[in-house]
Amino acid sequence: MTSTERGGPDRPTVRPTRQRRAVAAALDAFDDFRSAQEIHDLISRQGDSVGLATVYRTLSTLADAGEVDMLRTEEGEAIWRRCSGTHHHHLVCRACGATVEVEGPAVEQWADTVAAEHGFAAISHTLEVFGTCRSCSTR
Amino acid sequence: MTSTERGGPDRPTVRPTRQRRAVAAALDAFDDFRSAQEIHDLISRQGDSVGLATVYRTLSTLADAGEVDMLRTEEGEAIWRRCSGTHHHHLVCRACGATVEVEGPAVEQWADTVAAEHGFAAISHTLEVFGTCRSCSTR
DNA sequence: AGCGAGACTGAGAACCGTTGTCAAACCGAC
DNA sequence: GTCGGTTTGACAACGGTTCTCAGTCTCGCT
Repeated sequence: MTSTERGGPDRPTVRPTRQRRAVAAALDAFDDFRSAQEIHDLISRQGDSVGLATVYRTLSTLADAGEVDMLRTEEGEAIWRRCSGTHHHHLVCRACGATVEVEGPAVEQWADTVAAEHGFAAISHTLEVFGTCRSCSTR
Repeated sequence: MTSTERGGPDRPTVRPTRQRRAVAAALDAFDDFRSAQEIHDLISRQGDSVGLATVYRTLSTLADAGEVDMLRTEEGEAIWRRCSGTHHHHLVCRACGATVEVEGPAVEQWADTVAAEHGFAAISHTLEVFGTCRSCSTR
């Protein structure tokens, strides 16, 4: 334990800096998935100035804390968005990026069952559904 | 239509070269997911010599043709393996990479239903399950 | 067998998202 | 105000992937 303590027993201090506030504000400004660079641009357009490395650092921290979801596009790029704390999956529009959080208890159970059948333990899973949302497909 | 035709109406010719055979042979030599670079190394170790760019090109082509599966690690790296032609998902061991193809008709249906409920069309989905396989967790 | 058109390849450069570096700025406690 | 640790930003470095392009190879046609 080498850090100044404040709440729990070994949690390094996390300071509420201008930069972290700017990233948090940016995350509140959209509800689809955005890349780190897009978020960085958004912050700039809002008049703030935050280094790209800091945006990455902050997003990673928030993701570790479970406050944002990170997933990967088909191309391998990381995209992020604020999320609810509970376990869920996403329905993402390919065209406009609109995102709906969905739950799939049946899927969770299926994953556990299938894994157990094959002797796998410590299960985690990724599940994302992509499609074209109503307004994009009628356009 | 600018290409020489042979089978269907606009399919560009695909030639069975030494390099493509080497990649195909390498794919037959393992049944877990490997990165393009690992596959490239494997080919070298087998005595063949194929450029890395060619490995990437061939894997992409095979993936488009549905003959190999490509998925992304948590870090965004593409990994590949030969697959059966039918739609399926994977149960992958985090430790040793051992992979089991699994089917989840209930999941497919769940995805379709959820998507329809939210007005999404042209659905596709990704679902992978990660865990620790029996031999790795007892070790 | 020989030829021509076009597909294919490899070496290396380019690309691009992401992470590491490190000195300077900052925050909070005293 | 002062001090120590945290945070930051400019920039370099990194790693996987794609692009480039001149040289090579295949194949269909004679």
